[in-house]
Amino acid sequence: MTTDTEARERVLEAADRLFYAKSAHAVGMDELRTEAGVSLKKLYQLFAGKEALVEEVLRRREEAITAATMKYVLRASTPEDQILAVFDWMADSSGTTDFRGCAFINSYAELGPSSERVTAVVRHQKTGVRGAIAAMVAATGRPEWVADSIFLLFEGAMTNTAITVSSEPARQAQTAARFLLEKTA
Amino acid sequence: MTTDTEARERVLEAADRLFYAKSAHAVGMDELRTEAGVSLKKLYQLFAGKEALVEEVLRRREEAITAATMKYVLRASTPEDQILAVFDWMADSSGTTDFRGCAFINSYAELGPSSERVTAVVRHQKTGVRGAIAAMVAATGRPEWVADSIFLLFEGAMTNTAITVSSEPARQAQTAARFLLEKTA
DNA sequence: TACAGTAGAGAACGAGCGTTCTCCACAGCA
DNA sequence: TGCTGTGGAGAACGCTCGTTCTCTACTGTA
Repeated sequence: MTTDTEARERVLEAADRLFYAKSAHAVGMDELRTEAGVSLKKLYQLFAGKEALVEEVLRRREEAITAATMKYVLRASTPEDQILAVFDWMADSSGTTDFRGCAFINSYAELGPSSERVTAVVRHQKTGVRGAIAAMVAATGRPEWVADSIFLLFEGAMTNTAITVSSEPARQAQTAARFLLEKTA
Repeated sequence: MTTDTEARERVLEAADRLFYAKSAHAVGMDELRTEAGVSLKKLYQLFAGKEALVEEVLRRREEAITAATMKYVLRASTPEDQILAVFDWMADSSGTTDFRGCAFINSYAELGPSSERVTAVVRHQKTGVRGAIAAMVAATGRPEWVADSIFLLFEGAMTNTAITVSSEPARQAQTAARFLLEKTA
C-alpha cells in the first residue's frame, strides 16, 4: 500500500528521467505509468494532464540542478574556484551516458513559439544556475558582463557536452572562464 | 506547370521554415504539402519520407547559415573584426521574430539518444560556423582554446537569444569574445 | 454473509500522425 | 472519337497518443 505522496514522487522521478532522456513528446503516458508502477487512473488523479506533469518536472529539475551544482560550489574555497566549480559538476555529469544537455533548452526546442511552458523555461534563465553565477561573480566585485559571459559559456558547454558525448566542452568552458576571471582580477 | 526541381525547392523552403519554427515533429506532412503547394503524391516522389526530408533540410541549413555569416565576416576588415562579425549576424537575426536558436541543437533535443539524424547534427559541430571560427582564429596565430571558447560563447548566445527573444545575449557574447581576443593579442 | 466504496487493469474513444491507395480529369496521340 | 498514361486531390489505413470509461476484485463494516 502506497500513499498518494509516494506515488506522486515515483511518477515525478520516472517522468523526469524519461522526459529528459527521450524528450517529453516521445514519452507516452502509458510508458510512464508502467515505469512508475502506478495505475492510469491514479496518474490522472495526481496530475491534471501531461502538460501539467511536464511543468512540474521542469520546476523540480531547476531545484535539483541548482542543488547539485551547489554541492560542487561549496566544496571550493576561494570565490573564483567556486564559480569555476560549476564546470566541474558539468564535466562529471557528462560522464553519465544519459547526459542530454540543458533540459530547459531541450524543452524549448520541442515547443512551438507560443506555449505556456515557455514561461517556465524563461524563468529558469533568471534564477537557477544563472542567478547563482551572477551572485558569485558580483560577490568578487567583478562587473556584470563577466557573469553574463560565464553563463553563456556554461550554456554553450551544456549543449555541446551533450552532443559530443564528452566532457571536453565543459573543460574548454572552464578554461575560458578561468581566463576571464584572471584577467578581470 | 512546374518542374520537379522547382517543386523540390518549394518543399525544402517550406520545410525549413516550418520545421525551424515549430520543430519537425510538430509539422505534419499535410501541412507541409499545403504550404508548398505540392500534391502528397509528388511529395513522396521527391523524398523517401519525412526523415529523409528532415535530413536534407538540416544539410541545406548548415550551408545557408555558413553563407549568411560569411556575408558579415567578409564585410569586416581586420581578422579580429571578422571573427566578431558572426555575433553581428546573430544580433541582426534575432531581430526577426521567428528566430528560434540553433536548428541543430533544437533537432538534437527532440530526438532520442540514438538516432540517424544525430549524425548530421554532430557533423555540423565540426564544420559550419565552428569550422569557420576555428580557421579565422588560427589565422591570427592565437591558440586553439580561444576558438573553442568563442564557439561556446556562440552556441550559448544562440540558445539564449532565442529564449529571451532579444539581441542582448549576442552582444554579451561579442563583448566576451572581444575581450578574449584583446587579452590574447 | 451481505453490502458500499475504492482502486486497479486495461478496453475504448477520438484525434492526429506518416504513408499508401483510389479515383477521376485531362493530356497526347492514332 | 477512342485509348493510354500521367498527375492531382484527398480518402483510407494502420498506428500511436492523451484521456476517459468500464468492469472486476477486494476491503472494511454490520
